[in-house]
Amino acid sequence: MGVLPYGVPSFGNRSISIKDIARLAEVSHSTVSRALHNSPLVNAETTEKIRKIAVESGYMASAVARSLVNRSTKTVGVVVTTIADPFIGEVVSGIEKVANDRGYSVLLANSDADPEREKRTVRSFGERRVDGILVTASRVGSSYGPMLHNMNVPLIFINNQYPGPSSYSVLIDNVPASHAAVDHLIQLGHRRIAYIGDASGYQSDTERHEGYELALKGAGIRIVPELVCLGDGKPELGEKTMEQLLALREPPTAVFCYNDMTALGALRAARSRGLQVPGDLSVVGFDDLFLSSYTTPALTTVRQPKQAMGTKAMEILLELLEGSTPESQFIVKGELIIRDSTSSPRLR
Amino acid sequence: MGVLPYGVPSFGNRSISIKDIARLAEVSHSTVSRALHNSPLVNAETTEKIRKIAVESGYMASAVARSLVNRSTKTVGVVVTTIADPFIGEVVSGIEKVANDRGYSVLLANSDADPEREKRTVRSFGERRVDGILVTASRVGSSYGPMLHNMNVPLIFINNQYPGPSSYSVLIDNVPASHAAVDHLIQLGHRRIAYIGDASGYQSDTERHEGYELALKGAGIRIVPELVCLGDGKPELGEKTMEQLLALREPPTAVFCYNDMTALGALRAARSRGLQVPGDLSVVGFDDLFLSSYTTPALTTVRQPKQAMGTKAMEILLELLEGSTPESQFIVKGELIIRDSTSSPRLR
DNA sequence: TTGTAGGCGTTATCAT
DNA sequence: ATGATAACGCCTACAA
Repeated sequence: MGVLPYGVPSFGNRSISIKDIARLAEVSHSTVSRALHNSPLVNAETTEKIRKIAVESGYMASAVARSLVNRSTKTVGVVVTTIADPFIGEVVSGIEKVANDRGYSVLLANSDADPEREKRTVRSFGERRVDGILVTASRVGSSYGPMLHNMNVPLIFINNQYPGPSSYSVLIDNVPASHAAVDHLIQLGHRRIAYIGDASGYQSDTERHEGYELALKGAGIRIVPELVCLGDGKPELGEKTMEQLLALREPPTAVFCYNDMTALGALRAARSRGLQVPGDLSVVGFDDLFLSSYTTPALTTVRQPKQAMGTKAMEILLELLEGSTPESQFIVKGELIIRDSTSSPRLR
Repeated sequence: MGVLPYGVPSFGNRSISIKDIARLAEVSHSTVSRALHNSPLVNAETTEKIRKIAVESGYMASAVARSLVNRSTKTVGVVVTTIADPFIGEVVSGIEKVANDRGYSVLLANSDADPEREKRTVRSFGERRVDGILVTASRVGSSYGPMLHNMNVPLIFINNQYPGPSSYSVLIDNVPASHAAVDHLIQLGHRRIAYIGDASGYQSDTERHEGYELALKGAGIRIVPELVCLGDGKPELGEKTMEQLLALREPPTAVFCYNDMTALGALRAARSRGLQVPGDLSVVGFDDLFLSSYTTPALTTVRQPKQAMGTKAMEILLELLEGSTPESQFIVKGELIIRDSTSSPRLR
């Protein structure tokens, strides 16, 4: 038995195995295996002796060997567009928490919304024999969804449904939540309310847009096409789009944004034009990112329970893995958080 | 051969293996293995036939079986305090990018700065036989570091050194960067400059504090103990601490914060006290989080190349895995980004 | 209570 | 060019 640089006993370059322990304990490796699993079959003293040797030798069971036998890696794969996104970070944090608590590890992969990369990722997850996959990528490409489905691995979508059988998803009630957000503006007295959406083709954009229109219709307000614009969910384009809206002959007095990032841009556009928010322009976002309470003025927005959505998705996956049959959809409620970026329109 | 719900051919509940393909192609499994590896040894037609069957049957090689033989999982473990942190998200994004490009998968685990959880995590990484570990947790507990070291797995620290042999780390030059940040304030004419640090015992806090003191000393400014406070790297305590500073008989005209989150709190404290930033108080942060350019006023701060630090750390790990001997420390430079939260102190 | 033997899905080393 | 055969480290009948 040699000693490696860091002091871990081992044989050659391989880490020590149950066979090594068996040799030291002068028993068979099956006995070692049993003892390490606390099998009642094995003699108490033998168990004791074996465990002692295991600890002293710094033995660590090989999960890969175990996985091969058990046909389960106790690992889940998580696909995100990018982990460098505060929204996704929260969701993944929720996933990781319950995964870890239940003995699962999390394989994380960014797709960067690149289809090729996505496919490589999913294939890699398959080869690594993950027990399940969670997809928080917002966009499920038409070829990507089926591919995932073809892997015979339970699959949970977060904030995106994949139409089809045995498809599971955790969703937010975009329509009513957006409806409520726009209602809030209407009740404040706004009539010219713009919507800056996301052109990337997300289902969530369609739904939020729908909530917006329903609210207007419900209040008998005509929908003005020029007030419905498309951003990309990022501040830069949100800013540019807002500038265009403000340059209209009859600019909106309020804007409902697809998400907080877009709202950030809207806020900046208003400021650089010398407008007061909310006096001259009310702004509502969606997501309630951490930073949204730190903008000036603090942003009125729809809160998504981001962590909870992650934990719920992982819980559904666990049920599936345990053989239960959870509901195929879990819908969480968005909560309108009224802060300082909305008020009645200033009289003019 | 049965057909599973999703259409993937398979035998029973197991996925198909090279042996299955061997049977279908009427060759031995070794030939299949070779063909799938494009071995020149095998007949072109045989290869063709085998590959065809593999594709049609939806065969996916088992990385776990391969890992068992190869003694390498092509997986790296990443330990973070929490992935729901914009700073860490960027770093992990950088890590993941190069890992993925080089065929490695990333196992992610939050420690929540909970020592017990950290230990479980690291143990789990060990059992899963990761090829290397990256630690972006800011705090390396005294027992945690050695434990990591004991695993005979290459280990890279990000923004934390672990004193000891064969320890690798990617660091930012905290001292000079902080020195420059405080110099900036001094050049603007500030004399009473506060520092809000982080009480959690991070090495980075010690170093940034040192940079602060060096800058003051260099300018012949006396260090005033009551102007050196401790936060926890979060906005709430940053705010409270700033309030206390502002309540001093002789409050500071500028504050250098351990990080942007703390600066966020300082900004809020100033605002709620009715002070103008930067007129009444200049504020400097550290990190340059995405949100820092969206605060009002936009924050002057020290930019850390977060993604680059992640990629560099992963690159070092790869070199190690390939048998090279990289430098044990890689130090990146912080860049002072001057925005709108700093100016000369208002005369009074 | 313990040991023997076989298999999980690969790769690799021999033969042939 | 291909096939046996033996690992890799673990689990688990089946025997003893």
